Amino acid sequence: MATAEQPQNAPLDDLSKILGSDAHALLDPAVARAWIAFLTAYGRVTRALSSELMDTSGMSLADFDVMAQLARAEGYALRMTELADAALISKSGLTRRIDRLAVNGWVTRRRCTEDGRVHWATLTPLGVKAFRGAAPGHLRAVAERFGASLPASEMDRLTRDLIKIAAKNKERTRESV
Amino acid sequence: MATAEQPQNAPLDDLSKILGSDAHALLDPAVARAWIAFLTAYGRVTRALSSELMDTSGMSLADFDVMAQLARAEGYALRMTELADAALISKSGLTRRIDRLAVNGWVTRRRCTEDGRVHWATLTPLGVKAFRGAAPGHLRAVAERFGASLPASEMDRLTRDLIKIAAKNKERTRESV
DNA sequence: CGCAGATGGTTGCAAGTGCAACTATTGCAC
DNA sequence: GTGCAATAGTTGCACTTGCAACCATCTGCG
Repeated sequence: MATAEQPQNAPLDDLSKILGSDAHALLDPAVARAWIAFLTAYGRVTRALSSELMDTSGMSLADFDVMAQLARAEGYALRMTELADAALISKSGLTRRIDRLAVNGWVTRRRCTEDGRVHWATLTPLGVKAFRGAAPGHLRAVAERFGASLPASEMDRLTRDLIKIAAKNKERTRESV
Repeated sequence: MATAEQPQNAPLDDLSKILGSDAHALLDPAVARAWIAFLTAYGRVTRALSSELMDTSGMSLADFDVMAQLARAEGYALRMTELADAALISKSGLTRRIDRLAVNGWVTRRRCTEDGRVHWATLTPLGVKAFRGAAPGHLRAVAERFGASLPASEMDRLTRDLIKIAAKNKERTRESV
């Protein structure tokens, strides 16, 4: 249910044709429009940022994300699970991503001496350098593609709204059964 | 660069440690917060919706998206390229997604008689039925996970903002070189 | 101790993905 | 009509992904 464009005719009206008039009862048309706009904005912005970042730094958006999490962490290090949560990817996804980053020499994996189950992913000096190289261009691109569309006042409101949405969906996977 | 939570301490302040004070010049902290909230909200909501939809209807979010596009189209049919654009996936991705939907008997592919290059993807009666079965639960879930966080007035504003962001990133892949 | 149960990570697997190269078809210039 | 560029879709490929099953380690209870 993607695609929002200028005309922005109510997407649920179209679905009424197939779902009957219950459609509006199931999902408020205003919410449907917002949802579609949300998916569209996400898809377009991330697609653009992702290919720019890859071209300029040979780093995927997910790589940048992970490295940014490490960059802001104490000692540039985080446990695998913490990092996976922070970067919103699965544990297995992170294992393999760290493998790849390690091949580049950007990250190392160290077993924790106090708890042998724990592994710390750490940004190497080379990784710090790579991140420093990639960040300016990427941050500027975020500013241009995401930030430049709205005035500052609007941006804070957007942030608040998005945080509310995120909070509502926190950690609730498999809460029943 | 994901993860937004209640405390919401400026993510760029953390990055200043590694990037120096230029960080704020590259990306306004307010924009950085919004961006992180955006990624987080998207990740959480789609992850939750996706697994709910798969559990209840055996359909991925992307399947639903594609079928919804067909459901609202004239004659439940769309050309492959139109459909790929509408659903924000690549042409090759769509080819294979339609393959899978066709195996389920939900969609058929018909060659266009007027222009032999064109193929129409069409929802079958079975596909209509499957969509009718899946939609109520999914729309309700969107209402709950995405819609219920904000009052109606806020929702319209959010839509406008997201459309602006989407518009700014329209179709601009490879505009230079 | 010693062994269940919890916790942290990794691996096997079966998808899904986009890009670039390819095939099929059309439309237009001549 | 022939030939070439443009368009629509598909396929080869190399890579990501998440889930579930797995291994390793720790913790606590008897």
